[in-house]
Amino acid sequence: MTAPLDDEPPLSAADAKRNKAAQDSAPALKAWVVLARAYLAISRHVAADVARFGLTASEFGILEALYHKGPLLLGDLQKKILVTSGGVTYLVDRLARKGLVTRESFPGDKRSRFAVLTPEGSALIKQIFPGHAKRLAKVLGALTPKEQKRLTGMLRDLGKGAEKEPLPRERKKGKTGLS
Amino acid sequence: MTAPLDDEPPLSAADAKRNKAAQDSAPALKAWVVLARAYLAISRHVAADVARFGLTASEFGILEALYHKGPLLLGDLQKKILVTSGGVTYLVDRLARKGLVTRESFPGDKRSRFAVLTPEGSALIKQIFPGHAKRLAKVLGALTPKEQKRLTGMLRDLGKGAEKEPLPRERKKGKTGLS
DNA sequence: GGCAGTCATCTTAGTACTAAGATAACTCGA
DNA sequence: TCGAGTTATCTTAGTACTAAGATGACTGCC
Repeated sequence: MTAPLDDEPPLSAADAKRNKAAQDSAPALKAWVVLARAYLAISRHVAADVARFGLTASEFGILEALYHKGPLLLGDLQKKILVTSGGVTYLVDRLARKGLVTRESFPGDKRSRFAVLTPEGSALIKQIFPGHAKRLAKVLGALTPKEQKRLTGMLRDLGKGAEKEPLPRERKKGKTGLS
Repeated sequence: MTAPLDDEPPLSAADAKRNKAAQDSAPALKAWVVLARAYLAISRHVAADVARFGLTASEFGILEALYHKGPLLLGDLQKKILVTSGGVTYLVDRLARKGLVTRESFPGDKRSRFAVLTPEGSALIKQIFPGHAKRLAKVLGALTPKEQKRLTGMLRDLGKGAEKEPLPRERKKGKTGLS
């Protein structure tokens, strides 16, 4: 392995995480660049894959979430796929027009509504999902499953940290940053 | 009915790496989900950051590429930021209208054109870049610089693999997959 | 009970792209 | 040198969203 030059000033590792200004921003910059490239490259495959069934990647994301989690409130769906509230309305409208999901009222709160898979939607996602998963495994095949798991752990931390960090403008007290 | 169906038949673990069809797609699926979430969360910060200067993230990406690499042919720029050819035309048009880049002819080939930073563009990116880098370091602060470097390595492999993999539809012989 | 504040969703208008194809320029073999 | 094929960019039409605000519903304090 012969780890290449990877030197850090030997400062107390205890507060390496909590250092105030993250002096050395070069690793973060590089990480962001390659993260964006990887995302764009993979998302292209995902889009092309689900397009065969007349779906966009976001629509597929909704079906997938409902398939794995069951009915979800629109707000929860929004947090899950990280779009704006208008985006959820738009996407659920489209899926409803295709007959794949419906909206159902939430007994405790008349403002809220569930998104629910119709039988057609359920059948479709069940049909699509296995092939999609296989294709994804192939696209991510440059890493072994073990490496993929390590990657997942790091990305999870990264994503959570980024979601926690307040957005620069208008950072009043909103938690999500989505309007 | 918690814990949805997530089971796989237990098969010989010996050829887990080189199995022809990537049986165990669960790690890839999870990796993709958290990768997408992390990307979206971070890109929101990037977009908000550069929006203060009237730029979109893609526009900033072009300025950044030209800043670090010098003049680039539009096609190379396209590969760098992973948009379609029409997208590059659109983005360079916008930056040109803002006076930040210009197009210059490429002596050896009349079809090709360079994108070049104007003095204004150069001044702007020089002004923006340090603060942007610092902000990015903060947004990615959940990982230490060392972890970020490891992440970069894995994502680089991942992205290259994904870019190499042919897109499902219309996979004639195009290498890039961008039209 | 009533009102101020907040919240979940929807609406409207706008934008940043993409897909598909057009156009002009280049390459190369016969 | 011609023409068939390829390539780099641009054009046109369409779409998947976002931003900002509207609307109706809930909450809690008085």
